[in-house]
Amino acid sequence: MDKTYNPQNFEKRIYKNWLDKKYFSARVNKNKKKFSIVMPPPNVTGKAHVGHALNNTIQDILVRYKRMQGYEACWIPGTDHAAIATEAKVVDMLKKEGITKDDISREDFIARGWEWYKKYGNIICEQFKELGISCDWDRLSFTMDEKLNRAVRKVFVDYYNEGYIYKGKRVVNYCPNCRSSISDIENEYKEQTTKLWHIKYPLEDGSGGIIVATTRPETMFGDTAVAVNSKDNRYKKLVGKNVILPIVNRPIPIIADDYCEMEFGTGAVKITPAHDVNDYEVGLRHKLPIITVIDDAGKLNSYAGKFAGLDRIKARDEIEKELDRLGVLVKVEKYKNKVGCCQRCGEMTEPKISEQWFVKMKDLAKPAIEKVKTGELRFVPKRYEKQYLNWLNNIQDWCISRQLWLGHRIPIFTCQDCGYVKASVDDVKECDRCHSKHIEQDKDVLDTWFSSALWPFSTLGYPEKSKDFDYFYPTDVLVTAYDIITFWVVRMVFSALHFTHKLPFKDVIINGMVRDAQGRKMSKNLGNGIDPMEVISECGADSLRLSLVNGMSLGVDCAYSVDKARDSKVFINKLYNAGKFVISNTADIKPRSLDEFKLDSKDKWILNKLQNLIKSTCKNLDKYSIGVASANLIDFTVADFCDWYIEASKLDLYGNDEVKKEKTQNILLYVFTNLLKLFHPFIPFVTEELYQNLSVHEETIMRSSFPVYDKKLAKKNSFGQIIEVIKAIRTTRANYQIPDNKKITINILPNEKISLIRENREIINKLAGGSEVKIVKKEMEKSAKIITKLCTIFLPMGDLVDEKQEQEKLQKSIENLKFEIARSEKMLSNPNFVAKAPQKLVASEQEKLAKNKEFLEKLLKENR
RNA sequence: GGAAGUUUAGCUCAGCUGGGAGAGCAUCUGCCUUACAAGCAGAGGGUCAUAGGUUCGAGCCCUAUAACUUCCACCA
Repeated sequence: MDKTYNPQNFEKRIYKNWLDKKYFSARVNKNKKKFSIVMPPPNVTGKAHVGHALNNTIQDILVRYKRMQGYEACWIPGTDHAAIATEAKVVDMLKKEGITKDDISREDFIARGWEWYKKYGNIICEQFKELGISCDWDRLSFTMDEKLNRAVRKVFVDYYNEGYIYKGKRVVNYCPNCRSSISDIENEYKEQTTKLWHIKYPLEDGSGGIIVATTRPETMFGDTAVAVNSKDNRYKKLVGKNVILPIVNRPIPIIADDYCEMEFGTGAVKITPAHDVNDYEVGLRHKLPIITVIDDAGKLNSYAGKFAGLDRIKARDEIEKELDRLGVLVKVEKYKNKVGCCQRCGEMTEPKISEQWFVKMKDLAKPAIEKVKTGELRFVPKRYEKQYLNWLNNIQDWCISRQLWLGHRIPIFTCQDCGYVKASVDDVKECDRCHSKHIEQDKDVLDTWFSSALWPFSTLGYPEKSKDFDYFYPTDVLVTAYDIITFWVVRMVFSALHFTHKLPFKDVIINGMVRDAQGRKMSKNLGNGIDPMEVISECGADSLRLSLVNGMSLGVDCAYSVDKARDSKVFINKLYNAGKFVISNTADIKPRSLDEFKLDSKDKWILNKLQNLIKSTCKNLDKYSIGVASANLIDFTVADFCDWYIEASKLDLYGNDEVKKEKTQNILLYVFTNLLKLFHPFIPFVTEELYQNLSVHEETIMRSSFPVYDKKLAKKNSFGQIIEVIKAIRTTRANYQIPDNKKITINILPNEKISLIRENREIINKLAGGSEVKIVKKEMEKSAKIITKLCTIFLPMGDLVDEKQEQEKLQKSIENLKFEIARSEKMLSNPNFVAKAPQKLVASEQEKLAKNKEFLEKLLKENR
């Protein structure tokens, strides 16, 4: 074995072995309970970021834990086609060849898309493998797989035939860069400093004019009215009159509509139904004409006259100049507002009236709301329920069509001869009604989330009936970040309830976002992203995993830097070395049952600690408190096992008593084997590596059984008092500035439990830096004196002994004790406390009081 | 505008149904002791954001305030 922990030397080898042996594969097994998870599919176009690493580590911990507990654990990996993102990449790729989307046929473009998927689609999976995750790669799914395509089509057709899907004219967000509509949640509002233009629209009758305030002068060519509030006295008499739209010189009416707020701007607003959602509503109410002035590329069209062909944003300056020249520009103010932008590309989106496909949401939302209210669907942490419910309670119909080429093409077929429309899973070649062969499929594709919404059941074979589906569905937990609760979780829930009549999962676990060391979002612009692959090559996958998960609480963002992985690596090195110690000292043993040995106090002590650890680890993992579980494991390893048990065990191991030696070897092996198993879900590689080097082990740790709490081995023990004695001696030595390499005589005057001290005499000597431990019968002069509940210790100091310091120390202890006693007495004399506080607490308080009193008695005797 | 979260040691964060403030890193001191110097031992460091309230008892529960973060809505 290497002298230090070198993950590079074994991680790849171990993962390959796990894959070769098919340890990750899950099959229907009626004799076992199942545990199933679907992986949130990353975009095929992407590379792994730290957020993926965290999310997948959490899932892997749960899956490995359950697998070791004997569940048939199935974790289904997969990737998402991410239509808009991939399409953009393919467009870029073509651009480099000097080709635009207009130069190429749809079929050729899609072929290019597949080239892209084949070339880059596997990168992220390969990266995930380096993390050590134990998903069943044979079940790898892609949202564009033929199997999933059929699920998508089937769902679409059913929704359509049941009346949930309709085509409608609506104002949707449209991205001129991606040249596609996007859904409301893909439209992100970003604050911008722009201008507020005050423009005078002259009255048709020449009697003055009305000033409107707008942030979008370029849409004025599409204005079909000016609105004022009906209660606004300033404008009451103008309602019904016409104004002349400047530049175009078209008359438009002044209307009264309470959408217009009196306080804002001038109290008068121009109405452009084609380019604003609210204006569209106003337009409907007043039956206004709709004039579209911005085309699909975001350029002004012929309605803009001489401005036609200009980009809508760039046209602003020109329009401003023209308005100024005409003398209708009243003023221009600086103005801060929020502008909708495309989530994918950042381009300012345009509200656009167009025909799109929608899913009617109201009825679908109802059961999804119910399941949370009844507690059948649980969020961890619970507060994310609110985000989920809030969204569903205010649900709008879901715009599912995208004007793209990559993705699932909408399976609507229209007969070009008779106009018959049909939704169909299979391509339609002939019209059912008129048998015409002139059939055209809808040009649009579906929103990416439409297919992701089916993920928990489409990956298990839906709509085909299969044993896999029956056994593994519904899944048990979903682990995801809070930013896609509305995009994804909500849609999976209502889709699953509608099509499978079951919840897709019981628990939704929300992990926080990983931020940079300063707590900022990681982004390309800031260049503060951390590449998990670099962390792995520097510190190892286990270090990355542990650093992400240790101390983590669910749903809370964490500030992350590579230093955390380095810290974890330091710890794992510690574990590795403890392993080396155990392995080298137990290489030759034949393990026997612990019942066969006479255990001493330190053995019982460590076994008790281990049993408590097993219990708490299971408890914490069962309630998804992964961060607490790992912190407890680390504490036990460093403090209990390494600092105390290993150090204390050396006397037995290096001594001459063969019986004792064999006993201690067995304890070491037992404790360490269990520790490795407890740690395995968190740090799978190093635990496997160490496990394989143990003298006794199974084929793989990942298929070994998880430790089970054993009450017999959990009995309490008083070795802790010996630890207190050793610590007290060490502290006194440090106060007297005795260097660690100077050995001194330790004199002990026992108070009670002489046998406990006798048994641990050598341990005290070794761990407290003694030359020898003498058990004395009376007080000693010229010594530093340490009084503990178990005994009084005298460290010979000769003339170095500082009487004043000794006296102060004693006084301090007495005062502390008196304070403690007063506190206990105050509590216990309070009838409310005795009556209301838990019985256990009262009892322990009484016990504590008695002990403290006894101890004080002793100290006071000293204080002559 | 509506909602949620955070505020604990210099830094990053734990802290269970309310029952004596914790860890890691950093700092200081002493040690190369045969698993580990990526180490060991010891020490210092906190009005638990502020102000009230409930309680025998509050870091934890309630109310208000402040700062930061996020989500939803989007007034031109």
